[in-house]
Amino acid sequence: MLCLNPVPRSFYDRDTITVAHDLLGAFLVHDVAGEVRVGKIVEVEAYLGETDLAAHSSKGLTPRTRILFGPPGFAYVYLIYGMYFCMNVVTEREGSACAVLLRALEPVQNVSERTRGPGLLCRAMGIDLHHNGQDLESRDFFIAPRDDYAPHQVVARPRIGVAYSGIWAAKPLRFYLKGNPYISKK
DNA sequence: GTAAAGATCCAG
DNA sequence: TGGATCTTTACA
Repeated sequence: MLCLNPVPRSFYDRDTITVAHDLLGAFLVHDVAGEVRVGKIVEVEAYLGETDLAAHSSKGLTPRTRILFGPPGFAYVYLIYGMYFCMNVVTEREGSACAVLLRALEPVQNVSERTRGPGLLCRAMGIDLHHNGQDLESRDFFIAPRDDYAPHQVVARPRIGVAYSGIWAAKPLRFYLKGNPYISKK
């Protein structure tokens, strides 16, 4: 039986790239009407605030991005392409508008659908717009720390789907667990 | 108001 | 390679 407790808010209140690394191997936990769904985070992308032209927060503070500009440890969820949701966790101090996008999970418990890609991840975990702005310090929706005794290798690559963002498109801000079969793309 | 593009995914 | 599907943002 897994012992699953939320990481403290101070976990998110750190450099975004550091948080992205530490999220790999951690567990996303969502209690859906008593069914506790658990997935291991195997792929993420870092978005570095207003200066990052690939980040939504580069548009400034809007109704949509207000969660990004808020305090760390909250979920930023949005609808993409009219049919899929993407989930981020807000990092660093309030106002920095940094976040980490969760791109892929390895199913651990009560996860039957595919989790390979940010849209599928949200569908499989039962995450939608009403999770936007939700505090990850809650009992039914949170991230639990990874097993420090399960070492792994991290690969850094350019982010997916951000070719429009100039020099930011090439930066190696996508991280995944080397060799994991649930990575969304090579 | 209107239009265009988007941190996706799948079929053909 | 294009279709599904719709919100957000830019601009007139």
